[in-house]
This record gives sequence, C-alpha cells and structure tokens, in this order.
Amino acid sequence: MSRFPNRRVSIKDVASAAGVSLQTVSRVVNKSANVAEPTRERVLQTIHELGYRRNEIARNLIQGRSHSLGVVCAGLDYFGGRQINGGITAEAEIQGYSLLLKEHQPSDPTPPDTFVQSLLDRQVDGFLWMLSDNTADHDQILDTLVKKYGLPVVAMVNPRNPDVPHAAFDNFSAGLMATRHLIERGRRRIVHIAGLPRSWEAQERVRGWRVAMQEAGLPAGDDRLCYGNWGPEGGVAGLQELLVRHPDLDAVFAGNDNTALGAMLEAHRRGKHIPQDIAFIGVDDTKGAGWFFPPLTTIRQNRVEMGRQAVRMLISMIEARFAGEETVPVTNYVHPPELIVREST
Amino acid sequence: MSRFPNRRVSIKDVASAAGVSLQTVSRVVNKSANVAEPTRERVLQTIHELGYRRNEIARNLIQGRSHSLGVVCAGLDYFGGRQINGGITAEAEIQGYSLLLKEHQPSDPTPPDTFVQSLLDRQVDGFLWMLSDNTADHDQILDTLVKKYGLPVVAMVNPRNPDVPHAAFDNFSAGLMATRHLIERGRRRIVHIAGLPRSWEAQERVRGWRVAMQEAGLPAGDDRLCYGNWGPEGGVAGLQELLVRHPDLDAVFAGNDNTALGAMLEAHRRGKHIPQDIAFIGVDDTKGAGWFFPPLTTIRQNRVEMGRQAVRMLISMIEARFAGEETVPVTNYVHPPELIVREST
DNA sequence: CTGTTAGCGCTTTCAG
DNA sequence: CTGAAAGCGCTAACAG
Repeated sequence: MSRFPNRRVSIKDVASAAGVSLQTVSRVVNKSANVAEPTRERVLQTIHELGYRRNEIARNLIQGRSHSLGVVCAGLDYFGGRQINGGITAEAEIQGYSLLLKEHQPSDPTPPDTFVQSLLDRQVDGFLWMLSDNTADHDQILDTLVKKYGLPVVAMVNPRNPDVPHAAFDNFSAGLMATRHLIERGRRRIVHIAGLPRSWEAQERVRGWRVAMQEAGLPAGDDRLCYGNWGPEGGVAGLQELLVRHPDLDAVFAGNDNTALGAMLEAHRRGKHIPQDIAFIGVDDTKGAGWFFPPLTTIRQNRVEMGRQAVRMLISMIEARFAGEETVPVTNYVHPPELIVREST
Repeated sequence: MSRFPNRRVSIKDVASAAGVSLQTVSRVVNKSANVAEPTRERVLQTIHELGYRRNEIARNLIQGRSHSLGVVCAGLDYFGGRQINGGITAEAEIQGYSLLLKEHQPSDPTPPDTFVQSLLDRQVDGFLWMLSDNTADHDQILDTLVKKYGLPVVAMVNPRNPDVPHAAFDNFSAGLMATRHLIERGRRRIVHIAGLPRSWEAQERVRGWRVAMQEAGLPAGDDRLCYGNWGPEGGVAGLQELLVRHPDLDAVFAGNDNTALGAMLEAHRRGKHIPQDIAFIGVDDTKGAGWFFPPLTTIRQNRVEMGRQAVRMLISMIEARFAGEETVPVTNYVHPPELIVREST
C-alpha cells in the first residue's frame, strides 16, 4: 500500500484532464469571476467526473487560516452540564466552519493550556470556551489567548475577564424569577440549595434569591442557604441539612434541576408531599424534568440558542480579523430565563 | 493587520536563530536519532526561547495524514443519548489524535454523506460512526466509506454491515438480564415498553425480554409489548396502553431509563405503589437514575468504556493502514451489561 | 552527523 | 480571460 493511502484527486489531475492550468481550476472552484463560460463548464464537468474535492488542509496552509473553531469544554458526561450542543454544531456547519473538540475533565491534572496549544497547532481560527471558571489557571490562559495572541475567543461561562465576550445565561435573573415565583405561590420560608460554592453561576443565582427574598421582606440569611455540587447528591444532603435548621421550610429553590431531583427524593423519603408540604423549583429544564415526580417547575435555560449565538459572535470576530479590521468590540449575548410552571410548585 | 494574523514562529525562524538547517530542527522536533547532543541542546534552547510549536497543518499536508478522527454523531442534545463522551475525548488525547465533530440531527434533511465529505476534505484518518441505523442512506454511506475509499471506520451502533467493526453494547443480554431480574424478584406479568421500533438496539432488547420470559414459561406476546421513542413520553403512553390490555401487570421492563422515568410518573398518577404494585427496571444507568423516585434499578451501559474501546480500535486500524499493512480484521468489542439494583424492583 | 533539494495541494501575484 | 512562478511550513530522500 502506498505511503499515501488517502490520496485523492487533486487540482492538478483536474487541470490536466480538462486541458487547462491549475489556476483556472482554482478559479472555478473558488467561483472567481474571470473565467470564460465554456472553460468553466468543461472544468466543472471534469471535476464532477473525477470526483474532485478541494483539500482543505492545503488551502489552510497557504491561507493561514483553517475555518475551524477550537472547542474547549468541561465534562461531556456531566448530566445536564455545560457541553457542546446542537446549536453549536448546526451554526458552525451553516457558516462553513469545522469544530475541533477538546475536553478537560475536572479530574484531569493536565493544565487546560495543553489543549489550547494543541488546538493552536492545528491552526484553529478562534476558541469557544466552555470551561468553568474554577479550573486552574482559567483566567490566565484566557488572558494569554486574547492579549498575547490576540485570538478571537467567546466564552459560555464566567465573563470575569472583560476582554472576553460571552454568550451566557442570566443567572441572576433566573434566581430572581425562581424565587419570585415561589413567593407568588404563597411560600414564605424559602431555602436555597445552590451549586458549587466556587462557581460564578451558582453565586449569581444565590444573589437572585437573596434580592427576591429581601424585596418581599423575607429572611434570606446564610442559615437558609446551602451549597451542593450541581448533582442530585447535593440536593439530598442539602435538604437534610436545611430541614435540621428550618424544619418548617415550605419551598426549595434548587440551583439546578439535578439538585432538585435529589432534594425531591429526600422529601419523598421523609413523607413530605410535593408541593403541598414543600414546593420545588429548579433551573435548566433538562430533558426529563417534565417527567420527574412530580413534574418539576423550573427556569429554562436554552443552551442551544446560547450555543448558536456564541458561534455567531465568534465567527464574526474571526471574519473581521481576517478582513484586517481592528478588533471590533463584540456585544455580549445574555440569555433570558424562562419560567416553566409544572406541578412541583 | 497582516494577511496572516495567526502566523507563528516557524521551523525556519528556529533554524536561522540557532544557526542550523531546517532539517536539523525538524530532526530535533521529531526526536530523530542522528543529531549531535550539543546541536540538539542548542536547537531545543532556541525552540524554547522562540516558543516554537510545530504547525500540524503543514505536517499533515506532506504526510498525507492528519492525526485526526472524524466523529459523526446524532443528537448531542438527546438526553442520555448516543453521544461523544469522556472516554472518546480522553483516549483520543492520549493517543495524540484530534477530534473533528459533525452532528447529524434527526430533523436535519442534509444527507449524512455531506458530513462525511466535509470531514474527508479535512483529511481525517478515520471515522467514529455514531449515527443510528435508521438514518437515511446509513448503510450505503458506510459501504462507500469502507469499500470504495477503504477508510477505517468503527461504529458504535448497529453493526449490520459486517465490514464495519463495532464497539457496541450487548443489548440482547441486557434485555435478558433485566427480565430475569424481574422474574427472580417474583414478578410474572412482565410487560416491555421498548424504544423506537426501527432501532436495532430496541429490537435486541425486545428479543432478550422474549427469551427470558419464554425460558421461565411466561407469556411474552405482542400484547405485552409496546414501542415508544426512547423518551419519557413513550413511557407514559406505553404504560397507559399496556394497563388497558393488562390491568394486572406487575412489572415493567422499560427500554431505557428515560422511558422508565415516564412510565413511573404515570404509575404514580394512577396511585400505584412502586415497587409493591408494579416494579420497574430500565437500561442505561443515566446520571440521575439513582435519584428517580424511587431510585431506578437498571442495566448499566458504560458508554465511556465503549467510547474508549472504539477509539482504540479505530486508531489501531489507522496505524496499520499507514504502516502499509493489509487490512487487518479488527475484533469487535461487545460491552457487557451490568445490573444495578435499586429500589424500583 | 548535517545540509540541500524537492514537493505535499493549494492560492496569490504578476504577466501575458 | 488564462497561465507561470512562487511559496505556505513541513518532511523525505539523498548527498556529503
């Protein structure tokens, strides 16, 4: 077998078969003007016959760009987590960009910089950053990417670095909306089981809860707050702890749907009726939440739309860069929360 | 701004800075033998100072291979679905391969061949095939890939094409195991709410259920079987229908955990006690299943391990190909089911 | 042990 | 409108 088992028909093959120069074929392929119609036809015919397709690698080399995006994400296996979604793949496809995927698992000691470098070696034109901000070196790596290399980056997480545009969820409003809903439903002793304490998203939701409680004149001290891990385990442990402190609590705002799932299980085990004894609300509207027992009221986070927006922002930055424009400030996209009322409240 | 905003330090820069030829730098970078130690040191030093990194695109071009894998998957958003996972990303990373991701959404009319071609244009060395077999042209595309192009492909789905090695779950044994567990628990009137009727995986699980029932001398006719859509909706509808046909059913084998989730919700709504009145078992062990109400007994499918195996198989095929070996038959990997007993049975 | 030459497949520039 | 030449960054083959 040849050393190049994957060799395909090249532009040269087409050129000689059609009796024209490489240049002409290139022009036809790239839909450049200056080609006589008969020539164009003939070349197109040859291309079709030979099944020619442009080698993107070769094109990348000479153009100094790859039409591909580096995606750095965390925890693909993480249930309901921050991950690559249909919005991202679909939008990239529409715009003619490919996706190079790297995953940084939370347990992985490899610094994320390794992934970034490896992506850079493959000449990605920009980065879609989906690592959560509590990863080691997070801020510094983003800084290097943006300041030193001047590369386009769009984050779908903590926009702590003001130089990095982001497409993110309005976590604060989500917390506000969830808590207000519980209050409107007549609940007064509302506790909050938050996500990971070091997470910006968790903190914002906590803040929303606090503000909503305060504006209603309800207590929202640290004794009514508990941190978990975004998983059901955290919900179980959180409700246990909060019931010790406040046996009379009448509603739980869970940091996300998974936390709510665990908390509801714990409530069932204690013979509490949902929502009569305790109401529950989550955040995310993960697939499945509508079939929890009881179906969970939640704040929907449309991650597909967010992904779509992020890709659009990133590509517009890339195109501007290659067009030689100065760095244009890109406006952030903040995704609004949406209340989905079901039977748990 | 230059036409090449992403230009980096090249091998040429290193060569002139270190006062050696391109070749010597290349040899150092590729850890080739024939380099004098002092020279090597000096080059390494220069590389470090200049922050040189090899341009993989250029390397790909001349080597005719890209050290990247094309991943064609279905429904990233699909809850608990067949998707790219930590096993895949981690194993590819370890072996020094990149992942180029394409998603074919079920609703997308674009033929999957488009994705395949686009991946080929980017010179992927092989394919990880995660499209379900009911996609249009599925078999034909795989055939072309393998027979015509002779490209390495590993499937994580329906191994209907014997030329395509696969890393798949033992769906039949899963059905057998689930049903036997229910029988051992003393259940006799066991119904099955399966997945999509056209899916091979669903059919295999159905077959497992049938065999287990028959070997126990229990009835397993079509009247005790119902097809869904792998989602909770299917579980709700399925249980409703089966309860009409068999009001005395005492156990449900759900095609997957999501189906079980929906079916359990419907059971709760009818005031049935789980597992006293009806026992439930699922397949998958999705994150969350352990916190359903009640926690779901299920057959675990370790997709991370399956992903890892698939990547290993694929890379070994690729390496063999580039080493000039004849196509070596790769042994399939069949992942064993694992029973996880919880409170729903 | 080291350097030179050629060329992967393509696009860009410049001549005709 | 078309072609020739140069070269993106790298590695393979061959000299020395």
